[in-house]
Amino acid sequence: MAQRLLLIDASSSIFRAFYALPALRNAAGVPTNATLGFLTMLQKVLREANPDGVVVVWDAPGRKRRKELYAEYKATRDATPEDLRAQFEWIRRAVDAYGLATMEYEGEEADDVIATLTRQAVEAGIDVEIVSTDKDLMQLVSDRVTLLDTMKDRRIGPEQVVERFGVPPEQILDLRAIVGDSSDNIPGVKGIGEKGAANLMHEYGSLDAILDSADQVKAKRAREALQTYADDARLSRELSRLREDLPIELDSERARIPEPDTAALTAIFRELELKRLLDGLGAAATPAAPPPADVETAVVPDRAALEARVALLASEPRIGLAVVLEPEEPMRGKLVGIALAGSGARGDFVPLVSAEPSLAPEPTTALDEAEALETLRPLLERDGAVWTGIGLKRLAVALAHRGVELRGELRDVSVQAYVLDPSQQVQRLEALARSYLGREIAATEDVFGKGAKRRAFDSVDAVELASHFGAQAAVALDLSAELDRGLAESGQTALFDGLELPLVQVLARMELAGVRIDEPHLARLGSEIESDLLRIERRIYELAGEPFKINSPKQLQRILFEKLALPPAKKTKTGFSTDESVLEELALEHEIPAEILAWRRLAKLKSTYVDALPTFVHPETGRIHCQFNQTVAATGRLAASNPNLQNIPIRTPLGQRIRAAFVPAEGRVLVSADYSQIELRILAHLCGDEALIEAFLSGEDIHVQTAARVFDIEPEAVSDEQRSQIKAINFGILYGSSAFGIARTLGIGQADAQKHIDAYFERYPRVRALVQQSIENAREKGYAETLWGRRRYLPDLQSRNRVLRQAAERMANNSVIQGTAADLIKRAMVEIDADLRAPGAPRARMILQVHDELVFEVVPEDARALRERVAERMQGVAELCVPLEVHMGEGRNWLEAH
DNA sequence: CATTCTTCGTAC
DNA sequence: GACGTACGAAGAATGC
Repeated sequence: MAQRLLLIDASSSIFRAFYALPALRNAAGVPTNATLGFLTMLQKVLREANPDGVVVVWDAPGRKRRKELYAEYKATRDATPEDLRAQFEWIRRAVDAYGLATMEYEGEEADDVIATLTRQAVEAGIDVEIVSTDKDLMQLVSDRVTLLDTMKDRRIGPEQVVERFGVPPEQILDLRAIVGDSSDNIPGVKGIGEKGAANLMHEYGSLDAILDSADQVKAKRAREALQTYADDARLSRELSRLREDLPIELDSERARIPEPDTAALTAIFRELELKRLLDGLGAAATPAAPPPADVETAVVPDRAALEARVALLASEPRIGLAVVLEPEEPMRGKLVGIALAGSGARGDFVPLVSAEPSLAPEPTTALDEAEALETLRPLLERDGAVWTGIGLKRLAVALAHRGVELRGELRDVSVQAYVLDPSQQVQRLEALARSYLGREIAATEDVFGKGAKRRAFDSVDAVELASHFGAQAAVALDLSAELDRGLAESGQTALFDGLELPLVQVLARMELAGVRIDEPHLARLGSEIESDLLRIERRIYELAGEPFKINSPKQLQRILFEKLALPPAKKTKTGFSTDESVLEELALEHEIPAEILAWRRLAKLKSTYVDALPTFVHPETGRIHCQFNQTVAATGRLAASNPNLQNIPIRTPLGQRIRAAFVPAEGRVLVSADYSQIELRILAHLCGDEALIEAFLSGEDIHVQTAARVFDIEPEAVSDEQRSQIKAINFGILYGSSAFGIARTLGIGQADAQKHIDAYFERYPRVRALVQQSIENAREKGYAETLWGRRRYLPDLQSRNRVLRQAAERMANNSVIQGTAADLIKRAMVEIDADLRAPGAPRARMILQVHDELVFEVVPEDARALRERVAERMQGVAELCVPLEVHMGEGRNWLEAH
């Protein structure tokens, strides 16, 4: 196995650290940001890259060779800031205290030393990693030499060079001769940039060839530029060329990683007050042993081995799975690999995409995806299989997208844990393993990083993936068994096995199906809104007397409350609010608030929907595949994301035009089915109030009916105002509103609101009783509970803090009703899905769920059959003491169908 | 420069 | 302090 040498370009790294960090100083005023940044990077790279040797390379003080070639070299550079210069000495001292080998060479820059050492190392069969962002160093990249961008945590190999510059490393020098470098003041060929230079390199292969045939270049501007600046190009090449022949010697013995002089480092860190580095010393002195690997993991090396595993696993009653997708979106991600675990604390990882050969001690090659999936197919599609793992829906969708069905039970540990306690963090396996098994396992985030620093899974070696995800699959197996016991203990087996478990498959199929949008329609809408926005914007600037960011609450506050001196109505944490209600109020005094409201509404719809939706269209299917999350909403509802298709506008005319952009596939129609007033019906059922039940049985508008009773008039006599007042109370009860809240939504006085509420409860006494009883019930048990036994724990019901307690009381009420509604529609979804898969079923797909609504895509001839079946199922999921009414629509878009 | 927080607004 | 459940865009603040 080849040894690896790490070469650190000290200046480049120090400069970057200096500009990346804020200006830190110790108490004595010594600047420390570059020191902290550089040393942190150094520790990290030593820890993670784990090389066999390291050399820190410095620019030599009298570096002048390039200056002699070209007097203007680096002439445009600003002088090094004083705060930075002050830190170089400290950094050198620290590097020495670490005991690291350093090198520099009189008259030359660090680049040339690095180039020379690299050549020598490669000749000795040693792999090299260079920590630097200097583009000139890209010419050194090869199979054995990579650059490491520690800020972005990216490794640059030959492939990445081609990605970035369009040419392989061997051609970088010539390319840069043409492009030049403004920061080093290397001229290049003026008028030709990266794109143009890459094209020329492709066509001619080298700078000399390009210059030789400069007069044949087709593009006129490039041809003339080349003819004019041929000498500049040759000069630039010499300036960018790295010397590989300096009379220095790589001393591998000296480069070996030494023991740091902890005492010296402590002194330096104390002096500079670098607390984190100081703390780190203790840990570094006694390197933390890796967590005990209680799971044996392995990479499945070839198809034969995979076949053997498949044969063994076929007899397992339950199999643990872990999927590795890059990126993680189920429909978009590359399938990097799948981990499988049967009994016996063992996880096997099937690599399907091979990583860049880099850190891997022994680079492994991936299996052919199609072949491996065919080998796995009999296992994956086995009837009656029981799978477990975390995020199994993602795997099911990714496999289905590749033509493989993950058949059987998807006993996802997140979903199990969610049923046990939906307020808990259930998306992280390590959290679940800790709370339910008392076992510590590595967090994916800790192993691979997160955000911009995350290592892409497809760049990680299979051995490392195996050890992490193999363990995940194996741990999930134990965890699911434990969670099964928990579910049985809490009497929730029926809720899980009968509802949430089959729902995973249903949601997977919906995600796979996706929904089509009319992109040209949205594009037209977009330009229409754009011109309206510009018009309103001009008007706003005119009224404000200056342009400003309308979207910025801070700037808007300044305009409204300072410049225009309008009266602020309410405060937020950071200043005065500019929300809708405030602007409505201010609109009475000034013209600008109404314009801002209009602008905001348009801008919101444009950015969130019109502009965003097309970016989600899948390149292969041409449809939008959102994700339905089963484990985030505390009440039991589903939640949609990427994009959220559960908050598509519908109220305003413009919103409706957005909704109309949702269309069926060619030759199909959309059918929408929604429960009418489901939550109020559940309320009526739960409290058993005769009058309310009666109102629903009449089949008339529920708000009119209740208003008639509250105001003691005939339904025909109920005014629009009365209806909306009672409607607000109806909803207020579901949400636990007080008189204050209802007064605010209705824009009436609090006393008036209270009168209406009193009258309402007078007429519907059992509604009031239910509110009290739900709270009482939840307080006794510790959780609110739905009709199906779904729980939500509400410890704050015991709180001595009134605000917290009352909030928990509102949650107790709302969760019972909202959660029961969620139970109902989920049950309907499971049944309808089964119906649609049966032979002879209507040719239809369920594609969306929006809390009380289901949307289907169906061939027109089967629409009627579908509507009948769906209505029957939705109505029949529960026998409440009020009928469950379903409103059904059909159309060429979602607006028409709804 | 990247991540997190805040404010606002869309749905049911 | 006051109306429940979500997701997400954009700007501001913060942190490495």
